[in-house]
Amino acid sequence: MKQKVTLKQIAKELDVSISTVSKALKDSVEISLDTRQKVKAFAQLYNYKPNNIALSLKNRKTKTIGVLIPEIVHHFFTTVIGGVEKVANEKGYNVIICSSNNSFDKEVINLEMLASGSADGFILSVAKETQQRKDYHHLEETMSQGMPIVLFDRIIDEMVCDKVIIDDSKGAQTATNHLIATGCRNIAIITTVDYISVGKLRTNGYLKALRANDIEIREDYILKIESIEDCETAIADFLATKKVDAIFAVNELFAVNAVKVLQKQGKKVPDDVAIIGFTDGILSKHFIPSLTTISQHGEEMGARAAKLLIDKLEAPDHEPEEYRTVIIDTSLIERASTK
Amino acid sequence: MKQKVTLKQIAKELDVSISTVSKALKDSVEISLDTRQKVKAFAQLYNYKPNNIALSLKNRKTKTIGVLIPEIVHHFFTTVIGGVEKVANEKGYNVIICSSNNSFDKEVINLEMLASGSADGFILSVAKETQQRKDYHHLEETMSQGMPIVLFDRIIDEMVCDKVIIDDSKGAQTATNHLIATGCRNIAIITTVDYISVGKLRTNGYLKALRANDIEIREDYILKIESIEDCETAIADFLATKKVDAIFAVNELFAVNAVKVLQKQGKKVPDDVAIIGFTDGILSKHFIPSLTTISQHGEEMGARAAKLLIDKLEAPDHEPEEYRTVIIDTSLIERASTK
DNA sequence: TTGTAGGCGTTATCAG
DNA sequence: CTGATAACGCCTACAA
Repeated sequence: MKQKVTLKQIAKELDVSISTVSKALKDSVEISLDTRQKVKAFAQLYNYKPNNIALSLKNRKTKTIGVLIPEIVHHFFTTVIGGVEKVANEKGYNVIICSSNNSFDKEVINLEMLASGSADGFILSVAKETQQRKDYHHLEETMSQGMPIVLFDRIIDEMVCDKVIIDDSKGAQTATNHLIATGCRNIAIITTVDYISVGKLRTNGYLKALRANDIEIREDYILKIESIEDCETAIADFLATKKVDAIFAVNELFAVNAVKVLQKQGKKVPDDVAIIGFTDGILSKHFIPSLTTISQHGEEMGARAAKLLIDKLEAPDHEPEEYRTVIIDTSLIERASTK
Repeated sequence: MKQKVTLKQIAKELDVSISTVSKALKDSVEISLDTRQKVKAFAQLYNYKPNNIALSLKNRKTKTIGVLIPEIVHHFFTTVIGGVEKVANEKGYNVIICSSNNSFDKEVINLEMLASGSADGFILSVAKETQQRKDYHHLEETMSQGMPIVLFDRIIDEMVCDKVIIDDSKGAQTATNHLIATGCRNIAIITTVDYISVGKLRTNGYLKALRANDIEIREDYILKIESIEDCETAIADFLATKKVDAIFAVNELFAVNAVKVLQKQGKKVPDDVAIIGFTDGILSKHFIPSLTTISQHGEEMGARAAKLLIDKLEAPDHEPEEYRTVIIDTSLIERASTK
């Protein structure tokens, strides 16, 4: 099996020096046309490709962006990646993706691995476990070693760095207001436990909207779900006794399961109970009834995050540090699950 | 902003040689306990991490596996990645994911980028465009440069390399047989155009099952869909005139859209028309009715692919080349869309 | 016990 | 026009 061809080998074969080969391949005017052509032909023949590793070592940069997400099996994150890739590729960067699987340890390991040579900077959404433990030493460390990090979606308030988020609270208000505008008054929320930053913010938005509309806040209309696995039974229990006319679910799965439970109860969506979700994924789009949702514009988030990161990477060293937080607008996508 | 600490810097600070530092950090008995402790304390303090780039260059291997998939926004592929990551991490490998977005050019670029230093070998499912163009030079090239490739799912018959597939044809037969066993006789298939290898194989399986059961094959019961975008209208047109009692859809989206169209026609699933899909994704699971499908066991595919690759990577150089094709069993997941 | 030197593949600088 | 040399960060055989 052939091995990768190096400058050295080409040089030996052609009986010239390594630097001659290097220059010839770069079309340097220093080298005679004759040699240039000879070298290039030979390189082509042997399919020479410069070794990126060596280049990275030499240039002390890799021209690649590391993306670290909690779950790869998650439509929202994959759309974000799409946005990142688009911008990155335009600017000549490659994108490497790693998933933490919501595990703190894996997040640390992956970050350290990428940080020790594979990427120049990071776009990251923190793992559930990390939000719980509030241990951010790995992030601080990589930043203190000169590698910028852009946090997105599941961010950390205490960290000083670039951030791209949506206004979760506002999005939740939009959702809730939409329900109110279509005549609902008994609006329940199915949300996550509070340590998930986005869940908490969305809950707050819901509360704010109710208050602004002088609708009584009922604690028993708030369901906080810990684990995705048993969410259907949790929702079934929750809805068994309530007579709500609308539900705001902070993610797709909760919304879908709510529909399921309601249908089992013989209730019609949206006529008996309207439902609105958050995150515009495949489920919402293809479900029957298709779900009204708040879109997070994942692709745009990714694109903005990539821009922020590349700006930082390409900023002159002496530039004063300055961190931005970009807030992406959410939008309401009306479909069949609300009136 | 601090920079990354190198052996050199530590050596200078401590006024010893670089190799002393290197050895001390490895707890080499060559170095006095005293020096060792001093060095290690210092390294810890400055959070020294060996530079992977330098290590890769030196060892001529990166200990990372490159995974290249057609679409990251695709549940099946993400489950495969899960399997790869599991095995890889166990064996001390890291995983880098790139998506080709079904574009031939992006596949080439990404592969070349990873091949020129970032990964030791690849697990890959080819892009749609690549299957169409039948241009595999990039794959042949990386293999000829000594980097093994394991193909999975959308493979290339002509390529000589390790492969992990499911028996698409057999899976399709299982699906079709299930429909037949539950009393259906007028079974349509919604499939892809033929250049998608897995689509073609599944179509073949469907045909085989019908033949084996002496059921007439009707060309007008076969719908080949080119693009996902307009599949709903295509399916609607297709179903408008037919009176089938079952549909086998070669992927989730086709299955879901078939249900949608049927419901609009006022038909009941599974009572009027039974539906079975392929690929066990979130949609199938959460849809109402939940969809009976053929599971591809993505995680197992990923795990097996990773094993094959690592075996090859760690095989002694002189070992004779030998390529395996692993066929993963599919299984029928019965849910509510069939009788 | 510690240090020196060479090399992994590349490029830039400088000398011939 | 061409080539030698040093450097990027690390490791290791060998020398001191």
